[in-house]
Amino acid sequence: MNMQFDMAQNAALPTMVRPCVGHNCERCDVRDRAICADLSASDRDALSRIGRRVSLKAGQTVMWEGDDNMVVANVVEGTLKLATSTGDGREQIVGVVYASDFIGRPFGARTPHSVTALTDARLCLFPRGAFDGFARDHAELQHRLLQRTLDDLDRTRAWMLLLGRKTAREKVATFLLDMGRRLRADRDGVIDLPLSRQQIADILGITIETVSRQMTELKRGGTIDLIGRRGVRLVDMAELEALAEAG
Amino acid sequence: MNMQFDMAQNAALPTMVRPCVGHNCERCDVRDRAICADLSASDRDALSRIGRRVSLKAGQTVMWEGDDNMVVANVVEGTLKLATSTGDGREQIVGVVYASDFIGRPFGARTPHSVTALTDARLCLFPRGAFDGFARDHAELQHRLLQRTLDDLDRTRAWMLLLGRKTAREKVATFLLDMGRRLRADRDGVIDLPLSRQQIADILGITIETVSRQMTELKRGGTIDLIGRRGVRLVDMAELEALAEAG
DNA sequence: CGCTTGATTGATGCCATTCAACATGGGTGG
DNA sequence: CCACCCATGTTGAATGGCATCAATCAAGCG
Repeated sequence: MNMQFDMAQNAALPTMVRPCVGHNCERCDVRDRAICADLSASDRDALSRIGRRVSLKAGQTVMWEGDDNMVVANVVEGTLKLATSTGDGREQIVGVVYASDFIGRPFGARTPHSVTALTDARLCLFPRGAFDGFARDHAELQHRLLQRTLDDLDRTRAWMLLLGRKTAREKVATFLLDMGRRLRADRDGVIDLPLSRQQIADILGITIETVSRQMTELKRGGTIDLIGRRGVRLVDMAELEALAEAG
Repeated sequence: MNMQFDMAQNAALPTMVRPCVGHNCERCDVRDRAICADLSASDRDALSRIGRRVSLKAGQTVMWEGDDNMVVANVVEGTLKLATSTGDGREQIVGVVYASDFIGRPFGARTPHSVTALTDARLCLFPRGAFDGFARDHAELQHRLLQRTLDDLDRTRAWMLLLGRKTAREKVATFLLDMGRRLRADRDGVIDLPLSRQQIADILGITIETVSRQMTELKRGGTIDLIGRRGVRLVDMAELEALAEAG
């Protein structure tokens, strides 16, 4: 087993991240979908003043497993992974977050997983204490946070079925279907995967070689088509759905 | 793969459960730990009037995966499992809940997993709509629910590491350690497992035979001792902890 | 062009599943 | 109380899926 691809930049946050200038909530891309969506304009401004905007390079880690839990954040742009690992270094990705998602652990002392940028990303970062205080005074925010956490829990539990019971074939098919739903194909029906083979392997709990083998077998069977490193065309969706349930 | 041990009683809830009589929140065992703990006496009474107390026999299923989400509940007594399954019948346990835990999906349309009693159990059951309405008006309740859901999410994500990356040996060792923490041993240091081999296998995502084999090997190595079907003595905790991390 | 990085393919071995037989032990009725 | 039974657990042998190790291929890039 192995982890890879992100052991690179791991300096402390405040010095690494680049604060963005001239932020304005009114023009924020995720304004309608993030947890702050239901706040009044004045409350949103107050929250905004608590936090700050930061940029991340792909590969940078923002929070560490087991660290004191100092910050929480909204994802404004980009994709990040949440991961835990065993003492001897095996890593398991426990979640992937996208623009408008919320990361970090409010009302808790420790961060139970690391957070690493898969692509370049922008965050709206809040110190934990200040955020917790603000949240306690704003029921709408807590309600939104609760909804989001409940959804996360549902998704995470659904993923456990995949990790615990599905075969490598089923895992890869499920992953491809998920990507097909989440990402838009171009006019040729080709999807550009935002993840490397290694990252896919980590998410599915298998090795990079197995991912590769399953992909080429799906191609051989005419179920999918592979275009370069990151391109996939889902040719036979029905077949793919069948394989996702019972390989 | 297989599921078993609970395909028995599966009639609809209202007719199966036995309402308990003479309930009184003041004398409730889980009053201080359940989500209602922070409510005022009058608010708790109001919530209590929304719900009703029911008893369950071991093996009974209260909620069904994919069903319309009609009820939520507090666990007053007993142990229950949450499970999802693939189209072809393979089941994965996605959570185990104990007294004072909350079950069901507030603010959502569908129940994403089934809920089945592992032991005889008592619940404090609320209709979904009424509970949601009450929760919206009581920020303390929502805060408590948020805390609990965040904790659940952390625990679930930690479990993903086990399912995705750990070997059978590590899984069984981790399970035994968990039980050692959760349950009290008698004066001989013997723990009485509340789960059958089949249930353990389902939780760990392995087969019953593998559980059995790993257990006997741990016994052969002197790490644990097996007493009858359900009894275990954790002899060498340090060794067990080492095996849990890297088999 | 060599060098690097990511992906594919092949060979081999191990671990967990599968299928099957056997043991145990709690419960029931004679 | 014993014989019997059925559910549960254990053990054995064979299969197969996935990991591991390692070589090869394909793209970028200085």
